[in-house]
Order: sequence, then C-alpha cells, then structure tokens
Amino acid sequence: MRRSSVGIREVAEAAKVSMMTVSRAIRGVEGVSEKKRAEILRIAKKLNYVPNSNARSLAVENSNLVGISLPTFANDVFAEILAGMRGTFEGAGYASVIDTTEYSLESEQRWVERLLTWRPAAVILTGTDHLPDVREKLRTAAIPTLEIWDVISDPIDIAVGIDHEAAGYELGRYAVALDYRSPAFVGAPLGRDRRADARLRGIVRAFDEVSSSHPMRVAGRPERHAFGAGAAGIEELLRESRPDVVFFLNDHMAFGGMMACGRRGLRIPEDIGIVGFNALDLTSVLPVPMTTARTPRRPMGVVGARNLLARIHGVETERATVLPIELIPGETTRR
Amino acid sequence: MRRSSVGIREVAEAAKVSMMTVSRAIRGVEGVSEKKRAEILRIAKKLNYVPNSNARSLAVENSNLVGISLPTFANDVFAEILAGMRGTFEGAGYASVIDTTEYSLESEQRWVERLLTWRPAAVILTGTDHLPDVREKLRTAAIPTLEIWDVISDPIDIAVGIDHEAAGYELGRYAVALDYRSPAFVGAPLGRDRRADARLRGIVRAFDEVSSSHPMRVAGRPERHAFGAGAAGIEELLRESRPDVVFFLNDHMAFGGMMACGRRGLRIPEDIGIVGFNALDLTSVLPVPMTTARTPRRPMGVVGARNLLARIHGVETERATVLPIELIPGETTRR
DNA sequence: GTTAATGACGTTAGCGTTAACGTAAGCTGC
DNA sequence: GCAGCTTACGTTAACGCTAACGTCATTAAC
Repeated sequence: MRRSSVGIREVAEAAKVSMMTVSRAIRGVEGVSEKKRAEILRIAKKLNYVPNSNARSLAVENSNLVGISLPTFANDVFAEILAGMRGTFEGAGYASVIDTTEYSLESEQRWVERLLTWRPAAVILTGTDHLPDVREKLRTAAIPTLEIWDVISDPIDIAVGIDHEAAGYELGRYAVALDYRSPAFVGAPLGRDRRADARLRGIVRAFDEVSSSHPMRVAGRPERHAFGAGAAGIEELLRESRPDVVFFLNDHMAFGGMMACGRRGLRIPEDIGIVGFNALDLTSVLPVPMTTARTPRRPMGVVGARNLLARIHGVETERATVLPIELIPGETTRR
Repeated sequence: MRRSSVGIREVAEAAKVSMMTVSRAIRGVEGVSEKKRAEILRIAKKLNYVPNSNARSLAVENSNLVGISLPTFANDVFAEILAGMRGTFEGAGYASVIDTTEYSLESEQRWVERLLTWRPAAVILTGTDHLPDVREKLRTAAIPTLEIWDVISDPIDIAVGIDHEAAGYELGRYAVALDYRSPAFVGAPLGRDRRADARLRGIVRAFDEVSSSHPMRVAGRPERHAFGAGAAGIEELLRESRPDVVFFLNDHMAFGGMMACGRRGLRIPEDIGIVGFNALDLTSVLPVPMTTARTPRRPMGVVGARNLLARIHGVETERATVLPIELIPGETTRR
C-alpha cells in the first residue's frame, strides 16, 4: 500500500461511487447524472483532489503539452511570436514547454530528444535549419511540427513565416528608388545565418537590376549584444569608405549603428542612410523615425498555432504559409 | 493487446533479458554488467526506443519538470533572469514549463492549478504578490517554490531578489548629493505595482533627509509599450512644471523620456536629469550614457535556481536572499 | 405486452515504468 | 567444505487514470 495522496480512488470512496464515475464527472464527459456530478465535484474539492496529468497522458497515450523552441528570449521578435502562439494554445487547453537554443543546433537536438519523452502533442521549432537527426526523429514519431519565422519548400511538417529574400529585395528596391547606389549590409558573416544570407541576397538582387558594379559590402560579427554589434559593423565599414546606405539585420543593430554614426559626426540621412528590420517599438520613439520593415510577428504566432492545432486534430493545412511584410518609410533615408 | 509503440518491453524481448534489466541499463544504475548494458543500449537505439517520461513520473511519483512563471517575455529583465535559471536547471537535467501571466494574478493562479497536475519538481513565481489560493495550493502540495525579483519577509517557501526600497534610496541619495532638489518619478500609478511603490518610497526617503518639502511628483500610466509610457510620463510632468531630475521605473521608460525631452528641446543633463533602472544594454550605447542602477539579473536567476535545486534535494537554505545592486553614474545627471 | 433502445452506472485490463524483494551463481575466508 | 557475502540478474505489484465492454433498470416503440 504505497498510496498516500488523494486520487480518483479516494474521491470515489468518499462519494460511494466507482472510480470510473469520478473520472467521468471530472472530465465532464457523458454518463453521469447532473446531481451526482455536482456531488462528486464537491467532494473532490473538499479532499483537495489534484488530477495527475502523468497518469492521464499515460492512459490516453498523448498529452496536452506543446514544445516550443526559440533561439533566445533576448529578442523582442521571438518574444512576440511566442506571445502570439501561447495565446492561441492556452485557449485550446495546451501548456507550453519552452526551450531556448541560444542559436546552437546541437542544443536544439538535445532538447528535442528530451521533449519527445514527454509525448508532446506538437513541436514548434524556429527556422528551418536543423540537424538531420531532429528532422528524422520528429518525422518518425509522426508528431505535428511547425517551423516558424523562416519558410522553405520542404518543411519537416508545416511552416509559417516570411520570405526573407523577398523582404530584402523590397527594401533594396526602395533604396534603389531613392538613388542610393553604394549599399552595405551589417548583419552576420556570410554562411552563419541562413536568414541573414537570404535577406542580403534580396538586397543585392535589387541593386543588380540598376548597376552591375555597386560596392555592396558585408560587415558585422557577433558581439555581446546587438546594439554593440551594429555599432561595430558601422565602424568596420567606415574604416574602408563610406557607403551611402546601410542595411542592418535588425532594428537593434541599426540603432547601435545610428549611435555610432552620431559619435562619428555623420548626419542621418544626409551623410548616410540607415535601414533596419522588424519595426520594433524602439523605432517609433526615435527622434528620427527609422526606415524599416514591419514583420508580422504576432500574426505569425497566431497563424502558426492555429494551423498546428488543426494539424493536431487531423485537418490538412497548407504546408508552407508565407506572410507579407510591410515597408515602413522613415526619415533615416532620403525622401 | 493495445500496445503498439516500442517500450522497455520490446527492448527487453529483443535483448532476451527482463524489463528490469533494460530499465537499469537505460537509467545507468547499478546491477547490470557493462557488456550487457552496452548491448541493451545498442538494441534500444536500433529500435528507436524513446523513454516515456509520463510513465516514469507516475512510477516514481515526481517529475523533472520545473514550472516558471514570468509577467512577460517582452522585457529583457525577465528574459535575463530566465536565462540564468534555465542554464542551471538544464545542467541538472530539469526541463522548464514556462508561463507568462501578463501581470494578471488570476492568470497566474490558473496556470499554477494546471501546472500542479504535472507534479512538477519545483515552481518559480515572479514577485511576491499572489492570490491566497496560490500560496495555499503550493504550500499544501509541499512543492519547493521560489519567488524571484522581489523579496519579502514571509515568502511561500524561498525567495531571491533585490531590495527595491533600498535601491530607490541609493539612487535618491546619489541625486541628493548632486544637489537635485525637485525630483519626480515616472513609473506605475501608486498601488499598482508593489515594486514601483517600494522604489519610490526609497527615493522619497532620501530626499526627505535633506528637505521636508521637495516637490516629489508621480506620473505615468500604462501604455502600449514602455518607451511610449516614458515619453507620456515626461509630457505629463512638464504640463505642470519642470522637475530637475526624473527617476524612471526602468531604462526603457527612461529612454522614451529622453526622446521626449529631445523633442521638447530640453538638454540633458543641463535642463533636466534622467535616472533609469536596470542598466540594460541599451543604456551603454547611447550617445549620453545613462545614470542607472545595474540589477543582478543573471546572478539572480543562477542563485535562485541553485537554492531551489538544493531545496529539491532536501537541503535547507536561506529563506530570503537579497542581492546587491550597483549604481552606474552616467552623464544624464550632473557631475 | 414483448422487444428494443437508452441512460447511468460498474468491472476489468492495460498504458510504460520502477521499487522492493527474490534467487542463483560465484567468490571469500578460515 | 561450508556459512556468508556479493554480483547480476528476474518477478511481482504497484503508480493514477481511462477505454472498452458489461449490467441493470427505465423508457419508448409497435
């Protein structure tokens, strides 16, 4: 007799019914008279009964957990995507187990492995870059999986995100139309970040359309924080020569870059144009509103979660959903 | 025969040993020869065996989950506390189930209720303000509980944080020493945020020491984002008269306030002093470094997690741990 | 007035794992 | 050469819950 805590059995005894009746009463399924249900719930409450999800999941062979993996919390972008998803999942009665990979694929893989032991109802990963082992495990386990933020043609299961290459192109076109001809990009070193690379490809394409020999340069290396990385990127570029417009990987880096320009005495936008990405709150309070692109972060989370819920319930959905971005003309570029 | 997936039993059959031997081999406990253990692990891998944590938790009557509740992700402060905690927990083999309450005590309560059905090894809550029901449930369930960021004398179980009143006092003293005499505070309306109130009390106390009739004013109401709230707070203050120094609830609001001053043509620090709180990355890249206080966010997470782990393992620890803050003199106040 | 359907329960067995105890073979010491 | 110990396993019974099927009374149908 190991049993000590109060479970369905203790409630059943106190109410003088079978365990099954208690189970039904608590879950709110058919097969119990209203009178008895009320009585059982009353007794359960009195005994401080707390259901055991472990036992439940074991019995029904699935859970109401969804696993969510993000690169980091230290970035409003992911925080907002997450908020969008969580709202939807909470509403549907799912709890989220969250992980941050700190941009390490190995860390992501270890987490997926651990997560799967909990038999989650679904898994959400950020981006489309994963170790082969991760793809394989999720596919053989046949777990509904959502890849978010980035979209490729062959997702593990389903994907929702934006087209980073197209976004880059749109920003590039905008700058081209403003007669910028000497662009630079401050983000991650080439080959380090698939989304940065895609963005850059788009920008280059836009400039290629008007001139085949514009001096497109890449700068930026990881720093302890995004602001500093942006500033360092600008410094690096200026050691060589001055671009007329600089595209940043994100608003934070752009802000850091603006501050660095200020220290150097460069006027924005007269001497140099600045283009951010994401349209975070930060960009709207600056004395000079930033030219940037609004990414649909919350909608992305909501749509992703909704598609995934449908998927959990066996409904077929679009495999890859691409959401539009919105260009925000600011005053950090010419008019 | 409902069974379909591969469990310990299937592995046992394939390896021609008992289930118990497989269990031991997989958990790495004593009682299996090295040769057999290797063989079993090989077979388990070949069969794509994935342990079932639900069954395990049910059998051992506890889990390796810790529940963490934060007000929001949209705030670097909590993101960094979280990072500190997670690092420690991950290392110890615990997975975190995270919730954001969006500053609603009811939401926190619902989450705790749900969380307890998973029999978590520990629970972490932000702050010390909780519904009575939450305190009671956690205490009767005898679950190790950590309250973080804020500290009171009678925590649910253990607490780690800073002394917000003392922090306010320290900042106040600093400003007093710089001959500021007409202070204002931009944060939350009184009675809305226990930590804001404590901070303000400390500031007032510092000014009370040099003069009994300084015009301390409070401004600020919730806005859609912290930057905007800070700016709105400044506007509100200036409608009346100009304080000589403004304390903000946090750096983000202070930044918003600085921008608003800029738009009003007020010079910092000549016309008005600005004091933030937290010392986020943001404050170090500004053209004018901000006067603020560094809060030990990551250490707080690490210490909290470590104490909680000790608590899980039955070691007695200090009930309330207060960490020091560090005043960062900047150039947004006089010298 | 007999049969069939319905509602409100109860019984049994199983979900995958592990604690606790059992056992048999080999080794040690004298 | 035998008690006593150790090592390497195996057996049994739980952990708390629910699916699937049984049972029995009541009501509806013709």
